[in-house]
Amino acid sequence: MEIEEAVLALAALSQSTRLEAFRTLVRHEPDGLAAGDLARVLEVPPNTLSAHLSILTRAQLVTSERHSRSIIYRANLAEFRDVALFLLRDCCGGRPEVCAPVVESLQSCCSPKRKERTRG
Amino acid sequence: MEIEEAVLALAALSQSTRLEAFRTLVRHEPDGLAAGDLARVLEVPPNTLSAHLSILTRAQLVTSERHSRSIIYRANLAEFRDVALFLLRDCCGGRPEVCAPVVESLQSCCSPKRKERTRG
DNA sequence: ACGGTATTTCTAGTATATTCGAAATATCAG
DNA sequence: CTGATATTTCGAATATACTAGAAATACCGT
Repeated sequence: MEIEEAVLALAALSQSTRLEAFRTLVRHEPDGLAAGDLARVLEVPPNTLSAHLSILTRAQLVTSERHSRSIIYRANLAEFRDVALFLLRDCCGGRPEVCAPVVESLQSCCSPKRKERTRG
Repeated sequence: MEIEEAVLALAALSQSTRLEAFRTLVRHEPDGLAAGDLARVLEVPPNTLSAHLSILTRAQLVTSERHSRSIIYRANLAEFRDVALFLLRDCCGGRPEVCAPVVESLQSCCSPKRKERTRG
């Protein structure tokens, strides 16, 4: 991950409508959500949302696929994960103990079901 | 963490000079770096950097403390961690298995030494 | 082809961000 | 107090972002 790519992704997420849009799409994984439905959920005009979705798309944080008359948008979790790792690795590199609380918090929020997960 | 706070932090990090500034400060933890030294490292005029540092400060991502004639800036890793968790928890909430790769990657980057460091 | 639905592109007004020279503020040494 | 250093604030130019009405494009059923 280049810094340019990270800046693009962070800029895409640093606007409230877009951050809400991305978060909503994450919650709708893996089905995705049509542009119009997302506009209704977020209560913004469809063309305004379209501009925001185009910015999220350029940042590779969402993907889209036409499905009949609708265009279904989905969160690109792999890209999102890469951005998170890009940011967090700076902390880890300089101060390994800094990331430990993040790992701990993520473990408690990520493994609420105690599922057999290769190495819990 | 409210979404307003997250947007403020993401906006602060979504500009290349500021992202580089923050990353540089993270690498200089826990000593911090004087504003002028940081300006020299980043090769930007001191007053330009000052404007950026003020935005990072408003987002609570850095702290500053006067030390004689210099003002020492430090990364606020707790705030940064909270922003990371705010973002990642959306993934985890909707799809717990999404965060697993992040946790794994962080573990391999954060725990390379297995040091007994009780309080870092 | 035609009408209806879904979404995007065009366009423009308004707001916010970025940059940096110049001036102001704060600190220290003599 | 004066001079030197470190940083911030002011002010103004330039650039980019946000918003949404209107028009255009794409798709579907008949």
